[in-house]
This record gives sequence, C-alpha cells and structure tokens, in this order.
Amino acid sequence: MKNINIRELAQQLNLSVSTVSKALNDSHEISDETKKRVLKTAATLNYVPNPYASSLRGRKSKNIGVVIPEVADSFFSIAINGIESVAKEKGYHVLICLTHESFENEKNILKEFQGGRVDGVIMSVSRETIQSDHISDLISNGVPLILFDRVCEDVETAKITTDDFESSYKATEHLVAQGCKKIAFLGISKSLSLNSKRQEGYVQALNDHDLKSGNKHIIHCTNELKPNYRLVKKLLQQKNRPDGIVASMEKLTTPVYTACADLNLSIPQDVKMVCFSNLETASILNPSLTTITQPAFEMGKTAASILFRALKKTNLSLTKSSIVIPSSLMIRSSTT
Amino acid sequence: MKNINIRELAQQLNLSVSTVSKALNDSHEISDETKKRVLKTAATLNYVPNPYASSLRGRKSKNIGVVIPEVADSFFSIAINGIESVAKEKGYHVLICLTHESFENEKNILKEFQGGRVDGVIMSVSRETIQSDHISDLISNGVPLILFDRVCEDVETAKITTDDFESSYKATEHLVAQGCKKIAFLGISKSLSLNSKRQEGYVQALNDHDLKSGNKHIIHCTNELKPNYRLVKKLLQQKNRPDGIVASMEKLTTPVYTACADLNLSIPQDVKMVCFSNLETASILNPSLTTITQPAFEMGKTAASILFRALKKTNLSLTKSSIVIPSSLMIRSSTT
DNA sequence: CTGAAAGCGCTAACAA
DNA sequence: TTGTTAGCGCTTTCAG
Repeated sequence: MKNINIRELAQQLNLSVSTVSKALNDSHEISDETKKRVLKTAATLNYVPNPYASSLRGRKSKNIGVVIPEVADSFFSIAINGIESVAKEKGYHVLICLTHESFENEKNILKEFQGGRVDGVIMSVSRETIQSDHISDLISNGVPLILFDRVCEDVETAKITTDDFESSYKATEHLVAQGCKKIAFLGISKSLSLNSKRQEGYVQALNDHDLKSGNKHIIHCTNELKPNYRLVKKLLQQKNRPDGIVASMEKLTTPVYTACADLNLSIPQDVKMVCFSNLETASILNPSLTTITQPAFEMGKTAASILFRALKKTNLSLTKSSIVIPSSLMIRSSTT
Repeated sequence: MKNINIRELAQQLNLSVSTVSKALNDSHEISDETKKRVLKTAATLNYVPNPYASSLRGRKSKNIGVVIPEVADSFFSIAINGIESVAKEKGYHVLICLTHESFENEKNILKEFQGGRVDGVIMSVSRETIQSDHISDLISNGVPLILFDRVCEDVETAKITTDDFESSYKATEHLVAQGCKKIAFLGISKSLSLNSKRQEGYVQALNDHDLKSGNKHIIHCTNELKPNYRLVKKLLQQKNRPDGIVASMEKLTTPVYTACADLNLSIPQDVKMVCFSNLETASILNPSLTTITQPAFEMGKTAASILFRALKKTNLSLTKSSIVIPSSLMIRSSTT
C-alpha cells in the first residue's frame, strides 16, 4: 500500500494535475465545487502531499532548524516548547540539532543547512564558540537566523536574550544583603558573551558594595558532572572559601549541593547559593534553591515569531535588533 | 550570494552533471583523479547538495521522526540523546514532533509522515491514545515505525520498553518492607499499557504481601501541575490516607512534595514515596527521592539502532519483537 | 571512465 | 475555470 501521488489523484478525479494542485492549495482560480470534490477524494484516497517535492519546486522546506547545545536542560527544553508552539501554528516543522557544546558540530550543522534543509534557524551557540563566521556565512547565504540566549554580539541579526547583567547583579546583591562577604562566580565558559555579562553583573555588584573578588573566586566549569564536582569541591576547600555562590548553569546545582554535603558545609548557613535555572524541582530541593528563572518559553516563542515575520517577507533579512526579556529572581531557602 | 547547485559546479569543472554527481557519491565508475578534483572545487565553491532534491529522486529523506509527548521531561530528553547519537552516526537528522499528550496531534503528525517527510519513526504514544489504527496505517504505508516506552501492544512492530511490571513490583515491595500498610498508586492514564503494567506490578506486590488496595488508592493524574496538586492533596486528606506512594511520572514529584509540605506531612515519616523518574536532581531533593530510574539513553539508542537496521534492508518490515531493558531502583531518603 | 537524458512529485506560468 | 507544460536539483539508467 503505497502512498498515492497527485497524478493518481488527478486521474481518479478526471482532472488535470494542476487543477488538483490548485484546488488543494485553495486557489481562487478553482470553483468551490471542484475544490470540494478534490478535497473529498483526497481524503478518501488518503492523499498526503510529498513535502520535498513542493519544497524543491517552491524552494521552501517548511522546516526551521533549532540549533542548541543540549536538549536535556530545562531552559532549552522549555524554549523548544515556545518555538514549537508558533511553528506548529504556521504549519512548520522543527528540526532540532544538538551541538553537545561542540563548535565542530555547530559548524557542520550550519554548513549542512546551506543546502536548503531549513528555511530559517533559531540558535544558541555552544560553549566553545569563539567566532561566528559560520553563522554569518549562513545568513549571507540567504538563510535567516536568529540567536537566542547565548548570542554572538558581532553577528548582524536579531537576538533574543534575557537581562543577564542585571539579573546577575541583583542575585549578587541579594547574596550581599544576606551577609555574604566572599562570593564566587561559577561561569560556563569565558568565550560566551552571555557568560561575560553575567560575570560583569556579578563584579559590578561586588564593586558597588565594596567587596573585592579575588580571581580565585571566578571559575569556569566543564560540561561534565564529575569534573564540575571536583572543581566545586576544590573551591570550597580553599582556606579562603566562599560563603556565597552565583552559578551560571543549572547543571551546577547537583555538584554544588553534593560537594557541600560531602564537605559538611551547610547551605545556607555556611554557603549560600543562587543559580540561573529553570528546574521545576528548585522549590523542593534540600534546601530549596534560589534561582534566576529565565523566561524560556517566551524567549523561544519570541525568537520564532520574529523568524516567521522574516520568512514571510522574502528577502527581508533580519535587522540587527535586540530583544531583552527579563528574568526573575526567585528567593528560596538556599540564600535565606 | 546564493548556494551553488550541481549544474553550476559541473560547469566550473567542465564536467557533466552526472559525472559530478557520481564523484560526489564516491561511485566506482569515476577515476580517483576526477573524484579528487570534484571534491576540491566543491569545497572551495562551498557546494552543499540540496537534500530534498536527492530525497525526491531517491525516495529517502535522511530524516527520522521522533514522536513523543513532551520534550521537557528528563526521560524523553535523555532518550532523544540516545536516538540522536546513532542518527548522527548514520548521517540522519531527527525531526522531533511533540504530541503534548494529545491523540489528535499524534494522529495529525503520523498522517503527515505518510507524505514521505521521514524515512522511519520512533514513537512513544500520548496519554490519550486508546487505539492504534493511525500507527498501523503508517506502517502499512511502508514507513517503518518503532515504539518505545509507551507502546501499543497490538501494533505489529518492534517495541523497546523497560521492565515496568517488575520494577513497579519491586518498588512496591520496597515500600512494604519499609513498613507501609496503605500504598497508593499514581498512574498516568488508564489507557496506556505501560501504566497497566506498572499498576499490575503494584497490585501483585500488594497481593503477595497480603495488603489490599482499595480503589481509592489508585488514581490517575492529569497533565497539569495544579490539578495534580489538588488530586494528591485530596488523596492525602482522606481519613484513610496512604502511608506510601508509587508514582508513575516524574511530573508528580513536585505536587506530592508540595502537598505533603502544605499538609504538614513529613516524607518519609508520614508518607514514603517512590517515583518513576530520571531527574538528575532526585538525589538532592528534600528529602532525596527514591526513584525507579529508566535506561532512557539506552532505550533511545536501541530503538534507533533497530530502526536503522530496518532502513538498510529496504522493504524488510520490522518484526513484532520486544526488547526489555531493565530499570533500576535507586533507594534514597524518601523511603527510608 | 564520462555524458545525455529521463524523471522523482509538485507548482506556476501560460494557453485554452 | 481548467489544462499543458516546463522545470526545481538531483540520481541513475543507458550510450558512448
């Protein structure tokens, strides 16, 4: 039982292929009666158009590519829901491509996209990404691309971010207000502008409150659980150990909690922690975790809306614009 | 700067299109020298083939569809990683389609797949799915489809599951061993065979230990946080409230923990809980959560491997086979 | 070893 | 309002 094609459908109807095609696409050239007839037999014969044939002809794939570092991360998985909600509405499919934080993978994926597999791209760069030629290449090749969350400053396109500097500043200030004197910052990777902003917010807050941060208190993490655990443990074993932590990735929660437990340090008495995180379980952790919760769904949704706006007007490239959607600090027991 | 196509590439090389095509596909008909020349200019001119043209011609899309209820769920997001790891190796892309637990969505997605958008499908059915004609239709249309985790018994295809009955049995037995007398079961939905198996494992364990479960102690949840909270709260407010809970979805963790806190019930003193869950944060919850951890990555990987085996041999449909990969009970403080 | 040409399923000029 | 026809970019016979 093979899938029927438009020619066979036309034969059944005693109509030409083009008439059927137009009817199927609800063209104004076709009479209502014919449309109805076509739609009906299409349904009974179970006709489903081949998307790649239309794609080839019309040079639009009805796919958008979503390039992200990981899917097993609540920020990204929620963002996908946001993207998908608008893609579905527009009749588009979402091709999710994971870089697993590798620049090499990221380049390969974007390269492949030049072949026309997707009509547009929504992307968050990997932790290794230090330059952006691969992105600009794709864009200048005519594929609209929007950056979200982890953006590259120098790419000329629309960018959706959250207020990384401000929220990091507020979080740090909150720790100061709770009495922390030695606050550490756990970053993702030096190259990410998102990371820099958060770090700057942290440093600024320290300065504004006359606390200096020695370099020892800024560390960058890896992508693995075990090494992160060791890094955190080492940090907490210093003579001058921090009494507060601003963590830039939700993945750091488990290493910090585990390391504290293993070192007999209590959160929040000995160490207070605030984390950029969208974990639903933040509120039921032991202790419940103070988070900077990012508007993941909104960011995805906004990125997709802007992308589709660009897709509509052919050849209108995305202007270099920035949309910032604020995060919210959810104060819980890990800092109070 | 538009993407170059094979004709332009051929012109540049003073070769015919077919020669170039063969060279690109490493055909034995082409001399090594020519191949090298073609590959080189292809690289310099940044030629990337249009996948849809090859798809149309060769009737294979190099896409596999992954149909799942949610992506913001650790079991499914980890399973995606497993699927993706083998897809990538085979040069395939993964089209992730979310049903959001809606049967209607699920049907539409599979219907669309009949058009040839994907070469094969890996799927876990929605909570609403009570019959499987849409699945059988797609399969009899020549699209190989594999079910994983939430399978439909009556579909003739390969199925990858975990040992739902046994692990549920063990979890229940564990609660009994910890002294629970009134154990409740929180299911996903009555229609899922996965749910039935877990429920049967639970019931069997109760019977084997001479504990009867009144119907009041088996409840089925919704897909939303708030209603689940209310359901759980009601359950825990009964005169005959349970002292143990076997929960079938990781989503139930927050409602149970929150409801217990709000009712001043302590876990594990008043209520013990074990949950089917792949949450990384299970170990740092308050209290740490005893889980039945499913082999999510392996299940995804296995499903994909089997699918690709079927994809290789054209026209060999998947035999009705079952692979069961065991889960492991991770005992933590919520039950001890 | 290389090339010419047909055609995958569909859409959109252009004709009728 | 409907039909004819020429491709979209690629692979693959079949000839040379």
